[in-house]
Amino acid sequence: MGNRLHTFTLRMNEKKKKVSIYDIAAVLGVSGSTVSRALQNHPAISEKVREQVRKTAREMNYKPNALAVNLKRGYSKTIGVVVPYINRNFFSSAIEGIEEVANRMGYDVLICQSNELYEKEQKILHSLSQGKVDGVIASIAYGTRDYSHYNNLAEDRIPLVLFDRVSDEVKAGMVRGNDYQGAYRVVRYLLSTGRKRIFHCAGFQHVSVWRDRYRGYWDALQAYGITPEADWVRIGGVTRDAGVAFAREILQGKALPDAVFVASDFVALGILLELMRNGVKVPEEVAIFGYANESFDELITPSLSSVDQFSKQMGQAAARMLIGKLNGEHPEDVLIEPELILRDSTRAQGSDFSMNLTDITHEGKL
Amino acid sequence: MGNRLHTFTLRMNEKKKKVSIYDIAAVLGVSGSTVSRALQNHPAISEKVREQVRKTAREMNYKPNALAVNLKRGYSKTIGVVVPYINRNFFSSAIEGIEEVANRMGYDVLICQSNELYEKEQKILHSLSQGKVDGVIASIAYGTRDYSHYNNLAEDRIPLVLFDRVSDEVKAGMVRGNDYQGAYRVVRYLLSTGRKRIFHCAGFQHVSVWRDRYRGYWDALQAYGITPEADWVRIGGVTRDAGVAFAREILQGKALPDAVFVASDFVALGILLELMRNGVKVPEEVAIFGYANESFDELITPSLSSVDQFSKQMGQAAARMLIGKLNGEHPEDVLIEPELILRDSTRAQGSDFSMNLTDITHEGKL
DNA sequence: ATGAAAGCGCTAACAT
DNA sequence: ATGTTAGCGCTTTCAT
Repeated sequence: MGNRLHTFTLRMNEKKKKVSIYDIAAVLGVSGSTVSRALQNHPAISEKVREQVRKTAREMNYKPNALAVNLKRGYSKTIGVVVPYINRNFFSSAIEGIEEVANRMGYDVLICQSNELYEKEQKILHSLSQGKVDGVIASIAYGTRDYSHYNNLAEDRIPLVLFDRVSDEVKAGMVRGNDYQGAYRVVRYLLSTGRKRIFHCAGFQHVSVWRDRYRGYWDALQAYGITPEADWVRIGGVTRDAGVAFAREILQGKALPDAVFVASDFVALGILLELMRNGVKVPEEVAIFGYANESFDELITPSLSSVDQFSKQMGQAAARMLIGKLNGEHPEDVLIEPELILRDSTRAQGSDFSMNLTDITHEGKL
Repeated sequence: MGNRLHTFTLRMNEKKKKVSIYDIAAVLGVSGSTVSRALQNHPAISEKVREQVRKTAREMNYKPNALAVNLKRGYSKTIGVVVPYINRNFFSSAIEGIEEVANRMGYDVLICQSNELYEKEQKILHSLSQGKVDGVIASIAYGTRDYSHYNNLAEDRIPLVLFDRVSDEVKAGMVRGNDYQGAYRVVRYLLSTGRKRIFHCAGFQHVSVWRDRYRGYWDALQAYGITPEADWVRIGGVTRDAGVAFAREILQGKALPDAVFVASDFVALGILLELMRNGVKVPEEVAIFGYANESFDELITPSLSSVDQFSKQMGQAAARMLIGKLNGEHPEDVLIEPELILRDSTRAQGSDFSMNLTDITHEGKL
């Protein structure tokens, strides 16, 4: 038997083919199914054979071919994750949460980034739906306005969970932050510090989260008797450069705002730096409130107030939901309440004015 | 024929199985191989049949099963990428470079993070080597001290390219930054601004890049006649918290350094903030130089001088190298020269002292 | 130009 | 307790 293994080794050195269960079977003089069973700890295999097989497999450096196993089984125990960018704190934390839950439940995670591009997102979903994953967790690229590639997943029996960037046009499980509430409370807080002329820099309005933040902003102002003028609101991209452009527009307006509520931290960063570069004092003249609690928020001067969305929890919830669906359950959608993180960019000035807001605390969280 | 498609559709609604080439073949009354060929634009298939097949495939929402295709073909046109963390600028940029080249060459990219953990890295490589990828690009976790999981890839005929965090114990293609030179030039620059008592906070010395940076630091000082004292050098983790701990040690030493060369930006961040929190002026009293040019470097106050490693290019080079190997070539290792980015944390004081260094420019890059 | 059949590596129902 | 066999969905050689 050792002899047969030796012969096999010699052959390998010439032909360089990968080791299969049949190679092990041949060495041991048993059938392929016996090897297959032994490797899976099938109860019907005798202790002795099981050990022999495992030992030989190890010696021959056998590795099961996942493609063959999955093809045969009809599932891959793999979850596909599609996000716009992996290097944004929000998304990488969400991925962390997804991996944590998925790995615990025996699933692998396949990470893909769309770069906010509709075409790349399409290609990714197409590729994933060729049997590579059992289900998909995604956050929609803002370049996407047609959602058929998402809805097509259903035809391939691939369950889908959307998080953060969701859409009503897609039939899927959803894990969302309460962006409406987050925005509403930001504006209410700014009002409570005496700022009334509050601008809003929004993201594109076909994207759920940016639409909700805009609505929250609007309703909060209305609730306090203020109707935003036309030039208080700007809509655009969610990059630092877009923020710089917003700031320039603001500087050219008739009067500076008391505060700017920005739908994205990256945009807020651009605005903050560009305003300051032009001599505007933050927060003395203009307060700035961002969204997403990116890691740079606390590092810049002044530090940037923002809204924490608990992205890791969102990821965990999304993974739990998807696995639930894979198990034939019908999990309910999840809505996660955000938390305001107060920093220097919205420090109150003189505080000669204060509304009666029950939920303001003094540890920097609201 | 439309009739047969109709019948098929009805059946689908009950049984919900995925569409295979044989379903198309049945509808059209041709053989499976004809469908397969038509879909691949095989020249021997008549124009008419080809069009019919493609049309029906589209109507039936046919998607090839990648598992079956890859199993049959013996390769997957997929590259596995293993990095410690995806949310570090250095790694996400490298991934960007890898994806760019890989996609252009028709490869998919499968992204995995080891979280710097040996065990997770092992599991990932094990999983990838089960036929999921044709080759692997990796940057070694610092929790890893045994490299057999990397060397095992060769037995499965999976080519490997390491970038940044490499090891001589692994037989693989390598794309490295010239960390020795980078460190050497950082120290030379600090010396040129009159700083002589230069400390070094290093990463663990079993990791190539941190060892090289230490050597460059040491040799540069020696070359200028300075021998670091024992307490000038500290070795530890590469997190912000580790930096805070380093700073506390430094504060408790007999005398402050003139400058600290830190092997990682995250550590440098911790040091900088903790020193300043304790009233030490940066750069007036202590200059700080980091490594990796993370995106927060320019956002903090004072902005952090650092070394740009051109990580995107590293990624591109790694991808090109791996694909070369997959094509049976034997690409040479790549060494990329880094660039010093001078910012406020090393601003020269009074400049009463200046060495004759030819490579210092004044645009902030060295 | 098209079809029949073998086989990629594995699992599992069905023998024995 | 173990072996035989039939696929999973696809590609490809060899016939025709």
